[in-house]
Amino acid sequence: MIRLNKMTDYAVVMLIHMVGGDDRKVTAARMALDSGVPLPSVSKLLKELSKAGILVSHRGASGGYSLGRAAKDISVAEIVTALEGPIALTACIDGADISCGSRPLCAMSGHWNHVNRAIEGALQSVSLADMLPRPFAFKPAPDDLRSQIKTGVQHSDIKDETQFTRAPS
Amino acid sequence: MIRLNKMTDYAVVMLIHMVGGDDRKVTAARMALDSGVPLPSVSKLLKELSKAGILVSHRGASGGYSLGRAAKDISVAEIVTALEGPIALTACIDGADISCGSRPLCAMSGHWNHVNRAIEGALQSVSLADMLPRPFAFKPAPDDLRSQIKTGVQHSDIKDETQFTRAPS
DNA sequence: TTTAAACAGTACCAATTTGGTCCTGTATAT
DNA sequence: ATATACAGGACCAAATTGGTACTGTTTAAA
Repeated sequence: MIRLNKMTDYAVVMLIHMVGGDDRKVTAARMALDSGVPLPSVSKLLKELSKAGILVSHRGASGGYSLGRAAKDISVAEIVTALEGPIALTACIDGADISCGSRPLCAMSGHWNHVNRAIEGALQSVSLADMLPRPFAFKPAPDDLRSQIKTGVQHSDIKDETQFTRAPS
Repeated sequence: MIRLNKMTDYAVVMLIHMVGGDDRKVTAARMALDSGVPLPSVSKLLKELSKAGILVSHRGASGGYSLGRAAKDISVAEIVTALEGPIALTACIDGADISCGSRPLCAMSGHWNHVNRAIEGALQSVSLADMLPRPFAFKPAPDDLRSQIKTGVQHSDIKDETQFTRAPS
């Protein structure tokens, strides 16, 4: 199982929650309640996503975060890159900052690149919009929208049953 | 950085070492010396790879492992699957054995599948043969071959400089 | 028919990584 | 002014991973 971090899972779930309103603004606290993701992680993720330009942050009272652009213009590759760094499977990569210590053995430098590029292409070909549930039931006005989303999840619940499980490797 | 396990890195390095002779047989100990991978990990990996049918094991004295088939018929996808389980990024997958606990939120079930299939395709399109260093300098008779490969690496060395480094995420 | 080489399997430990917590600082709408 | 909400960083605990150790089984070869 090639694993994405749970954080990346979270991020996609959260981003999906933000799609719908055009300049829908959501606070970290609100997002934690809506998505069931623990607040500290939500904060951390929203920060990172806005630093990457995927989200726009609004500071101060009645601030929050909103999507930086249309969902169809946000690729999964971009989300992954923002949270996990460049998409690559090993360090034997052109331009990797740490060169492979096992030079004479690790002679396939450049070959993982082929794999990496293929994977990056795969991730780039899927946009956030492509990942929306269809039929997309979350479309109505922002306020109706909110009421349709599960709320009131306690952080303590997350560990037991609300977490996003992952198949064992 | 989407990370493959170090184990998978190792496996590819090791498999590359096995290409060349047609029914070249290598013991775990020999492989550890040749590849610089710690012996216990080598053993573990060779076992797994043979269980997956990628290698064939020969028990008893003068036993060892050899490639189960031609390098061009071994895909990276297969290697990864053998060592890390099915290629998938989250558990929200058709047929995943653990269903996603966050049903109403994790409504994009089936969408990661698109990503996953794309990635699997990418990995499937690259064979072990594609990853051989080119020019492939390891071609001569098995014995010459052996002498070209770094030997005598101590396990204690591995940690310091011979390990396969990986770019930080 | 021994014997030693080499794989098979399993339990276990240590170190890294990851997910999550906490706290202090800064901007800003009201 | 002030409460709200983001920014950033230090830090801790749990899960994963990589590596160790040991016992058992198979088999070529002396």
